[in-house]
Amino acid sequence: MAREAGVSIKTVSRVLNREAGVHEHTRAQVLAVVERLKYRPKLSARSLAGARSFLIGLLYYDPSAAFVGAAQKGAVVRCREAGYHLVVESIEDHAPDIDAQVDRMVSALRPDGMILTPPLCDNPRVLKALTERGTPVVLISPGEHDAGLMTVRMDDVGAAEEVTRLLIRLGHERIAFIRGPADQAASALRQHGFERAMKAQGLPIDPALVCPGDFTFASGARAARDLLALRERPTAVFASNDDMALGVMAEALRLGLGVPADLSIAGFDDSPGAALVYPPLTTVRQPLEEMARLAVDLLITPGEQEPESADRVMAHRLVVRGSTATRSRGATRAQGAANAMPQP
Amino acid sequence: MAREAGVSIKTVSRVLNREAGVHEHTRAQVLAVVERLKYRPKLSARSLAGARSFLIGLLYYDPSAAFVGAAQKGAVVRCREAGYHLVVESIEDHAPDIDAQVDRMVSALRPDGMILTPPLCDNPRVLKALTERGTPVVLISPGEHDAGLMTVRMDDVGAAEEVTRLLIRLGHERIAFIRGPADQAASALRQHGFERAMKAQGLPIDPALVCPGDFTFASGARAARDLLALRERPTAVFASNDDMALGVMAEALRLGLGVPADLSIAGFDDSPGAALVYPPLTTVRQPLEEMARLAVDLLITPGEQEPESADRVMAHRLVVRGSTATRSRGATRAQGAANAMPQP
DNA sequence: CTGAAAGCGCTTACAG
DNA sequence: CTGAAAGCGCTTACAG
Repeated sequence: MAREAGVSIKTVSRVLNREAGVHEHTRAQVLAVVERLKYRPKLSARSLAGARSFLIGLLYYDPSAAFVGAAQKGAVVRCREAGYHLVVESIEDHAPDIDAQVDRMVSALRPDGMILTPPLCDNPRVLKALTERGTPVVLISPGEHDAGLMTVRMDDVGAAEEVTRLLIRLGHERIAFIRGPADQAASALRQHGFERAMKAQGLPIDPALVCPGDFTFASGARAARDLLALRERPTAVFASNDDMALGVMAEALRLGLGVPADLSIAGFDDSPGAALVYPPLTTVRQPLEEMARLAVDLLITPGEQEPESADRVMAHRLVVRGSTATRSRGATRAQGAANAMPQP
Repeated sequence: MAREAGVSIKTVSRVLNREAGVHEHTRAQVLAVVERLKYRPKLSARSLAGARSFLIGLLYYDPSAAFVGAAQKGAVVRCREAGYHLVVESIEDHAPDIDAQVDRMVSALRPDGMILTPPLCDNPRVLKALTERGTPVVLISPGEHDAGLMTVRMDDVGAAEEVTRLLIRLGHERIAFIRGPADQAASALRQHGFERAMKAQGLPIDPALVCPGDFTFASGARAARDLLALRERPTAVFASNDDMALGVMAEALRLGLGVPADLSIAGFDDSPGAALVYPPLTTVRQPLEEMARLAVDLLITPGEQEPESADRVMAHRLVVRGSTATRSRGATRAQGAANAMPQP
């Protein structure tokens, strides 16, 4: 106890919790002793006695690893600053007892709030389990921002439009689009942005150039295989996430096509790999770190004066790199290139 | 309280903690009520009263993101299974007050153990701060396994030898090696493995072919720029991690060289990006998930009968992919290729 | 501005 | 095999 060393009793608590109404002299004295004794209040005791646990949970479903990594980075830093700790939990999106799993976790841990990443933020059972226990929740990039839940997201539609407009500006007209999985909210939003930009520029949307995908490298490669086998090939591909874009690139290079000479490729996310391939990938930088940072803020906001709901939209950024270029003359008709030798 | 519903009092505690000496009948009854009331003991109360916090900390320094991601995956899963929770904390390896930061974190959280990843596991100040507080620690792939600390690692030397032998077997003789940063233990180990394999096969180690690097993409690209400008170029490059290998690949492709036709490239780690590039990267799969899983096990082992020290070596695997191939005839002398057109 | 009491919800010895 | 008591180390009202 810092009490003996100091002079006061649980004024220490007041000082450490930065409560108002402590004499400056006393405060300084207490702080000095705390420093000398390296006294740190125990989280479990504070948590048990008080209303807060100083724990924030980050709930994710693994596959979207790069996405989670970036979000975690932002959340961890903000938690540190605020004297909180970040607890990470992974959970299978399709587990039959997913609500029980969530409930078990939350009721034992009693975090002051939970941050949900896609696709969990669109899972009604997870949401229900959480709200039933009264746990504050922030959804990152959810599909629908309903139920008065707090959400933080970016403008997927607008960003997809920007990517598409970039390709059009580079002279591309036959632009393929690779979709994300149907159960992920971002998929529809990004496709919408693509279509809107195409229509706005008066370009037709060829159904043969809109391929299914599931945000994996393999699905991108598969889509590329189909697209590049078409009689009239696209000159540009907009994959709605980076992993798929990398799949397209790998497949194109494997077939001996030049990127971006014969095919421009754009992705979405600015995942770690995007800058590590050759040519580096044109993509959209999701402000994931900032989003997670804000999510923590919304959860630990001292007063409860914060409206139980909020919908913050963070700024994204188009990152133009080497995988996109102006359409080369007659590229559309250069069917033979697929069989060309990769080396002279 | 499940007490009213059941019949007993804090026998509930015994049942929930799986202590021996409870009548089968009572146990079943308690369990039933627990299930019905969805009763979950509060972590903070258990932690305050008992000796365990059910919290495991994962301490990392960000840059090694892929490494951390894999380790975290394994740790999170094992924690769940065991009813523990994983708290993640990032910390700057070169912060002047790093020990104070660690101390602050640990003394508030009181985790039952901490898992340290490189390079933190080789930071004496971090180690000292932790052991002073009496926090059990497991080091993942540390440089020196001293001080009776528990360690989990792989055979870096052996794995690097395997990679080198693979390249030699493919007919390569002029093999370049790109080192990791000096303060990271794995750097020296991997270089040692490379040199040992070269010597074992009676191949000379040309100092001009051993380049500095710091485990980043940029340093790999830089090394490649130097290597490919040599009069007598290497026909294969062994970069001691994947990020650098990807840098080498990007630079080689940029110069119009064929990979693996003109240059074979191998990495180390099997990071997420390794399989997403074209050609996919030959590398070594670090058993990070299993290592982290075991680290958690060592930390939560119920009895204290576990020796305070342990040094477990996990099996790795050489992953041969498309970036390595047999040396093409006369590749060493094909200096002109760098200026060749990438496309016919 | 500061202190004494009660209590958060469990586990740890200790009795029966 | 099971219970009653004490206490873990803080915070929350409540007095002064």
